[in-house]
Amino acid sequence: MARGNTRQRIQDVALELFAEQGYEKTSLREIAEVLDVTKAALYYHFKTKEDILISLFQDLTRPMDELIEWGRTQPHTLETKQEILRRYSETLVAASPLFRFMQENQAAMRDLSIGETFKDRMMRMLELIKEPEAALADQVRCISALFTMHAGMFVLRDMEADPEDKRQAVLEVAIDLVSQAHHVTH
Amino acid sequence: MARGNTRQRIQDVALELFAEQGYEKTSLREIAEVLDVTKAALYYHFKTKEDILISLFQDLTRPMDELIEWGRTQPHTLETKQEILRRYSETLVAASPLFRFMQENQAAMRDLSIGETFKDRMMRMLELIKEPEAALADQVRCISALFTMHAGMFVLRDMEADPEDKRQAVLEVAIDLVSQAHHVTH
Amino acid sequence: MARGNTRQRIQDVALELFAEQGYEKTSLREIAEVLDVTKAALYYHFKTKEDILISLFQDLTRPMDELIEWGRTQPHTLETKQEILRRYSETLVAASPLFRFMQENQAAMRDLSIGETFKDRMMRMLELIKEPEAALADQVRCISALFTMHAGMFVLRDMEADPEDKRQAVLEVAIDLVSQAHHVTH
Amino acid sequence: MARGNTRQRIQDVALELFAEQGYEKTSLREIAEVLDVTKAALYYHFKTKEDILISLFQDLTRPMDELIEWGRTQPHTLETKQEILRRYSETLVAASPLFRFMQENQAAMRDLSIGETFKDRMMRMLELIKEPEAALADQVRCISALFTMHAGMFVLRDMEADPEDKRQAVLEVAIDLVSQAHHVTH
DNA sequence: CATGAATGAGTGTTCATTCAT
DNA sequence: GATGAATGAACACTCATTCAT
Repeated sequence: MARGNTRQRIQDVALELFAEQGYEKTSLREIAEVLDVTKAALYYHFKTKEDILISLFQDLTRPMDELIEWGRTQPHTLETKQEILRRYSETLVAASPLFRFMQENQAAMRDLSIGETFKDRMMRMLELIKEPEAALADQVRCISALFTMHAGMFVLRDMEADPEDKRQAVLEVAIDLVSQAHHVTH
Repeated sequence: MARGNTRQRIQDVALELFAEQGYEKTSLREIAEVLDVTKAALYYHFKTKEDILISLFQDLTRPMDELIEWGRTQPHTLETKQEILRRYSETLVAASPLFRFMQENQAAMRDLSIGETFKDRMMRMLELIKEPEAALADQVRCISALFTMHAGMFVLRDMEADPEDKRQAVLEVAIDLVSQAHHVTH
Repeated sequence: MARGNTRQRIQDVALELFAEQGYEKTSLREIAEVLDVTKAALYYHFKTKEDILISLFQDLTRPMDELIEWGRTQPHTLETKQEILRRYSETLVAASPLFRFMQENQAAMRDLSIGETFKDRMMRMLELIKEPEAALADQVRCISALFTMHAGMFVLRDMEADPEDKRQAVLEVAIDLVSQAHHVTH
Repeated sequence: MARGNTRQRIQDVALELFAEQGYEKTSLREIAEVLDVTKAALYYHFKTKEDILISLFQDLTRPMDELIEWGRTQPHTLETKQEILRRYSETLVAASPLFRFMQENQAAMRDLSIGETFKDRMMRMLELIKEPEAALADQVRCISALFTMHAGMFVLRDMEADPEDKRQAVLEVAIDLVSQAHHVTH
């Protein structure tokens, strides 16, 4: 029953609770109770509460980093941008609880050292997607595209529709926005 | 010394701190300290911590309610939708700290009774802006328009540009999105 | 509406709430709310919370004091004792909320300066009722008689019976106890 | 230093303080100070303040429950009733601080969920002791017998006499009362 | 690997009381 | 006679964290 997977189970439960209730409102006691271990056990696997969050980040943002790295090697064409969005969309599906969490806990994360980390990443994504000297409105379009993809999923959760259809719709809008921004500039 | 403005001052400080640090991480002690009164004084003016938040909401969402009411009396034309966005943009400027707060504290607010209240309002805004039987992508466009307006301001804070210019750019993108969604349907 | 009877109304409400919830658990805020005045208003009429309680005592124990005074002037016969109990029974009916309060809040009153006052009175009642050199069991009988009268009313509250019948039954038992104690001694 | 007896020590100190000062007026800080631990330590052993009280109850009312159970299996004779009172008297000696506490904190306990529990138990004791269709006065006698036993000890505390003698005197009066109630009915 | 026991700092909240008006 | 505004001290309770075993 108690295999060496405890660390993983802590991460799973923590992510679920963090996403559902927020980071601040989720106590280690609660996590421990769900896992049916003591709080002290958590401290065997993680140095602090924040450490659990950091570990979630590291596991889940790797795909995002890889995508950014890939994007950097590509030419700045519209096709590349579209492909980046497509890949990003798939990344988001896989890591959706984390992104939901980040979307909804921005304030809580501000001083968590990770905040900057994530903002940085967003900025680098933005660099890949927008033209260097884009007009203000086009910059907004690119930001909006990213935001739309982040928020899209859970805002649409109430809506009755096939999840994959929703994802495609969100992706379509994002690609549209970036395309307009690209087109206008050239 | 003790003028009748204490209640107002509490609201001001609370909003500032809530927006900056998040609701959970802002303690009443902190608010009281900034105001140089005791915690108990806060309780003379507000029944609970949540009550302070609620009062902020009520003061700041009134313009939004009035806008929704006005929208309901208008014909569902593109011009109306654009005018709604224009007015909404102005509303948001006035209440921007509150909207920043809401944007960044969604998790914290989930069970705060107000969450639903606000979600409702967003849904009603959405009804004014989207066509009843719009395609999925067009619905996303309308949602994205609202989100863009909410988030736009503080996401752009780092960017060096005239605030009014930024607002106009955000508004332009939002109007674009809604126009596309409108156009497609007809 | 607001006549000079506020002091009286405070006493009435306070007694009711003290009896119902206990002294400690009844706050001045609560009393003030029931009366629809501010807490500060209570302080116009009474120096402290304890003062309210003291005033209730003074108003309601006067009959008891008079009874004790009368008893002192009478011969120590069984008839006198029985008459004392009869009169005491009537006194108790009139002041029943206060006695219920005292019965149920002994701990709370211990250090309230009044505790002693009341214990004293009980002792003086006891002197009137028991023989000076009574056997231990007879002393217990007399104490039991007083206790029975105090507690009788509210313990019997659930029981379906005419209140006056209950009072008579309680009185009968008390008289019996004291009579036995009297008889045994002589 | 930290042996496994902390829980027990908390109960001991709590009972002593509750009995002495009342439940409401005894703070967890005070209990913790006497034990020379932090308040938080109390919360490791008990979920709430009320929980401490409940645990005291459960430990101390078990003998009473056993007595009631035993009484149920016996014939409803006068001898049985007398034996019940005798056993009850011994039970009370062992748990006297708790009973003193209950006697003096009735108001405080009213809404403590345990109030009813205890009232129930008293009622079941009463059933064992009184005749089913007893006259009102005889019912009062039985109630009075129980009350006398409860209150007897601490009311007599001031009186200079051997504790065991006092207990016997109280028991004698209680048996007398129940006997009279029994006799009258048959 | 994990627990039992505990801590120190903090939380939101309530209270009796005061006092200028 | 009474209020509005505030205080200081306390309260029950929770939290992340530690450490010997």
